[in-house]
Amino acid sequence: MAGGQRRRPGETREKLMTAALTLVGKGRHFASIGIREVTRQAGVVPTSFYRHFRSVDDLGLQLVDELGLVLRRMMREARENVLQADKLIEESVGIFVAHALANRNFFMFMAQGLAGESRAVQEGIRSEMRFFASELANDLRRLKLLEHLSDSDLDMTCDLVVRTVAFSLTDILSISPEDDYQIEQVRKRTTRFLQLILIGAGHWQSD
Amino acid sequence: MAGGQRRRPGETREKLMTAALTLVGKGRHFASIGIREVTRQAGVVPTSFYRHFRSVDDLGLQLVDELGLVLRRMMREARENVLQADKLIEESVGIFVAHALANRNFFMFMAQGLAGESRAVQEGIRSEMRFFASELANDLRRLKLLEHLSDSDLDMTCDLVVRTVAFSLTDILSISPEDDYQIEQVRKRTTRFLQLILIGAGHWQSD
DNA sequence: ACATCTAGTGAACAACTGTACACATTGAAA
DNA sequence: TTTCAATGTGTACAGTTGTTCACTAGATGT
Repeated sequence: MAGGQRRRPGETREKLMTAALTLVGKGRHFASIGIREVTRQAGVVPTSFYRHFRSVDDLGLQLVDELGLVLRRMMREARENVLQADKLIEESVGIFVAHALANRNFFMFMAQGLAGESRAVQEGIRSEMRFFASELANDLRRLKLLEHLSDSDLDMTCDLVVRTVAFSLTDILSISPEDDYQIEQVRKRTTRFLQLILIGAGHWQSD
Repeated sequence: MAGGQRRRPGETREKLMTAALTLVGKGRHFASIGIREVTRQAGVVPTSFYRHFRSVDDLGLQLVDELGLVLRRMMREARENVLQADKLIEESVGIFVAHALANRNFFMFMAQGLAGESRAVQEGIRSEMRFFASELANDLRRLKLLEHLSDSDLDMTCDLVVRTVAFSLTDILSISPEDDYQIEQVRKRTTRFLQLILIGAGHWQSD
């Protein structure tokens, strides 16, 4: 009974990536996941793995690429829904929290990868964050906000904002997704963090 | 030739913990380290492990306790050297960076543990950070800084400061310890982050 | 129609893993 | 001095791991 029946192209590849994310979502750390474990979770024979990835690290790298897409979707939604400047922070944080809950496994992978084992994955996630920060700087310029800041100071501010939000990720992911109260607490606190930062940016270099 | 010659009590225990940290320092992620690997690195037979720890997670928990000591040492040094308020941020960040470099492996373990596999280790590190933040709040009160802030707002600010510094950790640890230039860059950027935050705190609720 | 390529299968293997057990040595308590 | 708990060692074993190999069903290009 050997031999594979052809399905949709790339189907197994997707199954393997989803399987890895599922394991991460179950609490496993990506660095401790092995090939056999992923294929078992995906319902595929171990050998199949090598048809799509050279190693688990390779799979991780491709997950980072998909993570980039998730982040871009989130960014787009934020831009569509946050038109005027007031309530900007609250709405953005809300969208972020919603996406973090909806793509829990992806964001868990991201949080793990920041201090992960694979240097390449680490750098990939870092790079996504830099991109995110620079897009944020563009948006603020477009909205005519913080106009008194130099480019470099604006970049610094956006970097800090992104880091703060990323750290909140670990808060969100460490609590049960059904615990609405605690989620709400994190949402409020993150909002206050960002407000504090933007107030600081508003007075930066002007005193 | 079986049988153990008694050495200093707790010597093997220390050797095992140091071995785990060494592996982490070499780039391995704590979640992917096994018992045999630790004992091999420590130059000890695998069975010895069980004399001191129930599992690798257990070892992790005890590492968190030691991490607490490292953090307290750092805090004490900061309090001794930072007497007056001006230059407070720069000196504190300097001390932090120095300690991060001197105890690289410990801080790597910390950065990993924040999004690690063991819930207990995660919570332990989080708890250390909370403690650190509350001590920082005490110090600021003692120095008569940010006196216009309510207790809860001061806590929030200190939380944000600690998070920001913790995130800088991943920056420091991702660059080679000999790359003085890049270390200096991180030091400067972290300082600016904290200055921005404290400016924000200074104007919080007052406009 | 035919050859080729892609993506699947199962069996095999050596290396490594966690853990259990019986035993040895020692410092301190009795 | 005898006893004993603590801490070390060596051997053993069953289960898991990553990876190679030979094989095949179906899609694709000519």
